[in-house]
Amino acid sequence: MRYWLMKSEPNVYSIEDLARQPEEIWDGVRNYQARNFLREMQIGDRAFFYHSNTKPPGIVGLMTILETDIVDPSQFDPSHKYYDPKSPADNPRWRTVKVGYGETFAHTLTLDQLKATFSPEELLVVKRGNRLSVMPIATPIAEQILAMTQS
DNA sequence: GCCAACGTTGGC
DNA sequence: GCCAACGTTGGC
Repeated sequence: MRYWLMKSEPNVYSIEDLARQPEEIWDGVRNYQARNFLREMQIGDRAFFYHSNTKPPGIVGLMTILETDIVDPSQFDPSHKYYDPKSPADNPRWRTVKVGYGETFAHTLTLDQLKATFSPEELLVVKRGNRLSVMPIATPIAEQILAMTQS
């Protein structure tokens, strides 16, 4: 079982949205490196839900990976923001996962707190300018994060 | 709104 | 393959 971090802007899609509808396809990833991480995910992996572009940015909860290797339907929808006209129908570019709601932490672990605790090598999201929306977290680091949510 | 830090595109 | 122009992300 591996740990991941997945970002979303809460004004677009938040952990409250996932709590209301506790199973969702994580669509809209259009970055090859992030997609490759999605491809590595396995059923039962855990992912921290990170709120970006908000005040304060940070980790707000936990999800479970329910299903892998799902063709992202938004790539073929011309009315969709993430429509990709160059994605071949017989070989879709963008595959993703279905996530399940786990929990909302009592307190947001803010980016400032995370920066104060971890180095950019330990936790990629604290690295300045890191724009990846999906990234791995080493298990010992993930366990430390989980412990921080208890205090 | 600004802008740093990328990633992507396309002409050559 | 190079690289300038452009677009996006996301903290501040």
